[in-house]
Amino acid sequence: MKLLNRPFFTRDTVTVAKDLLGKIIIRKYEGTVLKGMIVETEAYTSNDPACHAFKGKTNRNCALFGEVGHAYVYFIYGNHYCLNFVARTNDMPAGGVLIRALEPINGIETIKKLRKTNNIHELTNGPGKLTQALAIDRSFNGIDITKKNDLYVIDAPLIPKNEIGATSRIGITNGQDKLWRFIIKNNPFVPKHRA
DNA sequence: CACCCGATTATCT
DNA sequence: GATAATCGGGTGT
Repeated sequence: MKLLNRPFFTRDTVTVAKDLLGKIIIRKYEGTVLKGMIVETEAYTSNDPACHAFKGKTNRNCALFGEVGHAYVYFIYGNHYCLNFVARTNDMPAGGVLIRALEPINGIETIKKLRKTNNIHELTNGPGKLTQALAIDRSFNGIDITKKNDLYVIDAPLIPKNEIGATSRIGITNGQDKLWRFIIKNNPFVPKHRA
């Protein structure tokens, strides 16, 4: 198995968001290996008003301006963490891909305990849910995910273009014209609203 | 230092 | 389907 490398993330943010579909996230947690396939993503770039980095670099979003292939984890709505991967071409100052949903593959019993539910479709079908399912918190902000640490991503075949759906992003007020949310069509773990 | 509001989720009807 | 919960970053006094 091959890890996603630095060049993979050194490309157009929107392209990386599409290509991340179908890839496998590995999380080593207290001796067990949790695995999930990425089934839903969103792209955010620094010239996009919906992006945290749009108004410039701050202490909170500095990971988005750092080296590509690192994680950007932030806290929102008082309750939830969201996981992003930094990705952009060299001429862009900042950009990243929000991971919105996974299909659970390994360690499902552990994930059920972390999520406090047995409903398989409720485990990782939202950005705040999947961070809870993988026990990801602020301490993961800025870590390198191209190395075999507690969190990394391994390669998998590209999803064919005709199996990828593009829609407007969710939960934002600016930039709704851009179709930068990507899903794997017909995957039962993609939330069905706005399919 | 106070105030405002968000890339959401759980729960109850 | 609607609504409350809940924390900290960002902005401005």
